[in-house]
Amino acid sequence: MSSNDKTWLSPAVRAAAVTRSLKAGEALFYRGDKVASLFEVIEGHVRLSRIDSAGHEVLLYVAGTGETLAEASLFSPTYHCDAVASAAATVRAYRKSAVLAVFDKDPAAARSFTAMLARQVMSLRTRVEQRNIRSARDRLRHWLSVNAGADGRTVPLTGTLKDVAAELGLTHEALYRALAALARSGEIRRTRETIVLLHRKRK
Amino acid sequence: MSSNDKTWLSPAVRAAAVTRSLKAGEALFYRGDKVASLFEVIEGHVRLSRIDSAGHEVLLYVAGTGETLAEASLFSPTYHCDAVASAAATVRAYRKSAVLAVFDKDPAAARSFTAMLARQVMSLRTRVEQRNIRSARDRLRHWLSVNAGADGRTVPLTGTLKDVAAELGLTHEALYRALAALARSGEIRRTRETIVLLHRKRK
DNA sequence: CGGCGTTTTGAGAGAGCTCAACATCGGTGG
DNA sequence: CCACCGATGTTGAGCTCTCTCAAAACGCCG
Repeated sequence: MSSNDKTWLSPAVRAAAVTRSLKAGEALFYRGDKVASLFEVIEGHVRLSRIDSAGHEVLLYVAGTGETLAEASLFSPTYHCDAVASAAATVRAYRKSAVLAVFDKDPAAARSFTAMLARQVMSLRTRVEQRNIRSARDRLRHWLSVNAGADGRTVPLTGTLKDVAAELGLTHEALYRALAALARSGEIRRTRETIVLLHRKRK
Repeated sequence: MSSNDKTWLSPAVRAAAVTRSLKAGEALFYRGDKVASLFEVIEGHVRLSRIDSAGHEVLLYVAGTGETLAEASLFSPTYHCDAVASAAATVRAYRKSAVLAVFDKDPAAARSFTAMLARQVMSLRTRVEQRNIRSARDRLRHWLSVNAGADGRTVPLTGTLKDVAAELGLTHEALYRALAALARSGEIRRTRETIVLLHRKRK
């Protein structure tokens, strides 16, 4: 989702921000809470998820160091998902009212924020498309293609494979098997922290 | 996805829009092209895709009737994917420069656009959540809950059930069976154009 | 009445999920 | 230094569920 471009956060708002530490499992906010702030992750990871009617956690996004979360909630009275620190984490809170005030006075900041949202929309659309793929192997292929780095072949592994499985909407077993199958067929090569696409065959 | 609120499109921009017909397989733009316009799909579907390093098409999104595409490209000098009509389609083109000019002069329009993007982000997250539900019955339940009307029980059927199946990412057979099962168990009641939730049991 | 698309129902097969066992890797404490 | 422990990574076996292929009833329109 890469919310890395934060030019929309003016120095004034940054100065007024409050830093907060979270223990593992501690919540930043819950779905339905009144929106007070949006957050930037300083250290650690924050899981954005919902609990579906079957009681299962549905992972929406994992915000890592340097990323922001709940930007979309700026225009909503309440949060639309839960935010929980998966491990000890530090976040900075920017007050909603302050951010909106800046947008009124600084068109460039507002425009930068809009651009960031537009990128998120694209990213989410891609994820919806990914979920349409039924086969675990093909879904993995799609993810690898979309997440390939600049060379179009190397995919960095940031978190654990279990996190990747959750992002892909697969059980971790299914992901392991799909990875093993692609590695066996020579389609990819795995190292500890990257996956390299070898795309040998052309059909 | 409901990009239906287009208050950010001022009458002036609307008036200057160009309607264009696409034949099946005809391209709207290619990756790397200079961004000239953003588009609204009037009829048909437009496939947004990229070609990966192995020469395979990676489908990013299929924009349907009423949806906009290339919003994010408003802030980019070039398009980042290909847009091709999968069948005959009609689109309306809004010139990038015109849209941006309006945003500069009319903060309310700009803000409206930003809010629309924020709503899209939330809506897309909901859809991702829906696709995470494996069971056809539970996915249908989720959809019914989300789409229930004001009374929280009545769901209007706008298109055909096949359309609903596509929206849910299920085969139409699976949807029919899930509907029949819920009706049999007394969880819903169906009429020609609505589905009523009876939510009898609490587990 | 005769197509054509939607709605239903049936049977079989494939694929991912569940449950289970085990390996691996850090980290922790004796 | 080593035993222990928890989480991640890996593989196996069976089961359930959806998909696929098929066929038929239904509704709409020319």
